[in-house]
Amino acid sequence: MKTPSKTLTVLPDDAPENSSAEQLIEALRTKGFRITKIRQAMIEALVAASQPVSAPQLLEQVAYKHPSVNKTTIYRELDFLANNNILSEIDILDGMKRYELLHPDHHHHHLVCTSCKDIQCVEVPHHDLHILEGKIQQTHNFSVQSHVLEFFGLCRKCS
Amino acid sequence: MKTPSKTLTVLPDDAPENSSAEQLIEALRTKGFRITKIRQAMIEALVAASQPVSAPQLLEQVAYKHPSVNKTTIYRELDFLANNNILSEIDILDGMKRYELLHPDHHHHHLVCTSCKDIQCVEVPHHDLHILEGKIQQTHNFSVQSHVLEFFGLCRKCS
DNA sequence: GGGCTTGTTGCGACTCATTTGCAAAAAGCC
DNA sequence: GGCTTTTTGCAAATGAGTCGCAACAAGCCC
Repeated sequence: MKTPSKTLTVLPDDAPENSSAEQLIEALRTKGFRITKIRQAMIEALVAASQPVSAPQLLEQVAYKHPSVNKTTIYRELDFLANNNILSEIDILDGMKRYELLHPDHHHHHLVCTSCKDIQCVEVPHHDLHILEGKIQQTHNFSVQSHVLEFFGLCRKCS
Repeated sequence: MKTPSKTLTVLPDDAPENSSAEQLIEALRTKGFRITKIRQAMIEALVAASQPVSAPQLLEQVAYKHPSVNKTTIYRELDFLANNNILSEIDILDGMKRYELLHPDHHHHHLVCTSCKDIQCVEVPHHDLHILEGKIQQTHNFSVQSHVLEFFGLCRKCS
């Protein structure tokens, strides 16, 4: 087992969540939003997810406890949570969006296995990307708001 | 007008194509594939495109000269061209894939305007990404095959 | 606890990109 | 020109995501 370098560290699967379901729910309640069973179940499912999940996956997950959930609700709720900076959207080029909790203090990228579709997270030194964004700003008259950086390849099991 | 830096250069819209439609077609013919009117029209449309195009856009473009083209043909052809390393797929997070000619000797990234959806190309020093991929390979037992790096923000006109 | 207000939800129908099976059309080769 | 095999068109289906509207239910006040 290699020791992760300083500039590139693994995010362990069992890392303590810095925003548990309860905390997120409490924050929403404080902002005056209603805490419904579906909303709660969705947040719990997202907190429990070990990797980014798609809307259909989330529907299935929530339907397990609330069989009558409708997909429209899932989409609306995802929208709601994204607008409240609770989750972020990622795209692994397979035709649908995936969502994961947003950790305000750490932005990361993904390693997508093209064979088994498994998604790992990686932290990439943000410094370099910032410098790059600065250059783009200057040379292209383009004000960068965000970026997407994903790596595709084969994971340990598939290679 | 700013002078592009050495490490980050604009790809001018009128850059000479290093693989013209004729060359691509000839290469396919040599490989034993048939050169049909649709195939030819699609390659020409792709060569002429100033930015990545979606399947529906391509359909519209090709239909201009061949009114009876079917969308199925467009999709099948895109698949065919991608399998023959003639084009690459990019995703702008707006619900459909886009395609652009693949230039084997220069890999670039994109600046996507979140307002007008305009797409510019940028060349990013590949050196840094290579180093990064090497580290990932080591620390994550993940063999990187490709990556996606897109910047989202506001273009000159929209900011 | 009962009732009220309004944020949420379910439902059904719809849009739109992309896919599939199959039979007809047309490239390239003899 | 005729034959073989690749391409194509068509029609229908799949699947993600969206919309309008009426019913429902959180949270609040009494």
